[in-house]
Amino acid sequence: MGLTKSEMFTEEQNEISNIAKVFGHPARVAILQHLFKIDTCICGDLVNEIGLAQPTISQHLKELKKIGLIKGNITGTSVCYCIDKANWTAMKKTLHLFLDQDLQDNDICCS
Amino acid sequence: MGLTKSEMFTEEQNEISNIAKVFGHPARVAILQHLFKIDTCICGDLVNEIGLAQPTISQHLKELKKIGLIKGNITGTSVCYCIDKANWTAMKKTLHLFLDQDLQDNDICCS
DNA sequence: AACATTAATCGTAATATTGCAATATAATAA
DNA sequence: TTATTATATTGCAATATTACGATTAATGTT
Repeated sequence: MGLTKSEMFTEEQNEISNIAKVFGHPARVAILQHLFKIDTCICGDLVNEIGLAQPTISQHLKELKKIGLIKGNITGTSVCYCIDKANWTAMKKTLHLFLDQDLQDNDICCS
Repeated sequence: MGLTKSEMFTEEQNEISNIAKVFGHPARVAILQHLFKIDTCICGDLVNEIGLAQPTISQHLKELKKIGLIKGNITGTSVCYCIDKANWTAMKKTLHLFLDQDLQDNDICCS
């Protein structure tokens, strides 16, 4: 069916997968890396930077904005985007909790 | 179209998004958390643990195995799965590089 | 006002993902 | 050999995602 019943899973599991889903497209990774690199806000040059059409970039930006990782300010006819630092830090904390679980060494069958 | 041309992006961007895509489903997050929790290898009880049908779980395990995060050993009629520690560590390194980028404070428009 | 610029939204086609019933495969037990 | 048990694979339907042309909305410029 393709229907994921979110109530089947814990809030943490849904949160992690929702974050990961946003990182699950190279264009969005590229957008975020660019926002980090230029160290300041960015307007429409993402369309030139990444080789995708303007509506596509706009759609990816919407996804990133929806989950709160970026925010945008309107300045004239263009919109400046940047990383939402507080939310980025919070997101990192959630992911680290999952990624940095202890790796015990008591393999029984997978040695 | 839905076609992502991977050659449009850097190897790093594709690697990050491929890893993230695997975490982008709560069932796979749940499987990994369970593998961590029981601290040892696991066989078929995932189907009972998570509320999905056996073929569905098997499919998710295949995704996790494909990217190398888990490995499985056949023991009798059942298969034991566990985290591939080396690959998990390598994956973490890749993600940390991306997640832990410096957050400068020179916002111009997004203050 | 008329035009230009920039970004968002709509509509739609192509593709990918998810879930499961049915079936296949493999190992063991009787 | 014939069940039995456990997992994988196949096939398919439902849904989600991605990409982009066309259009719209908002602002700025002349």
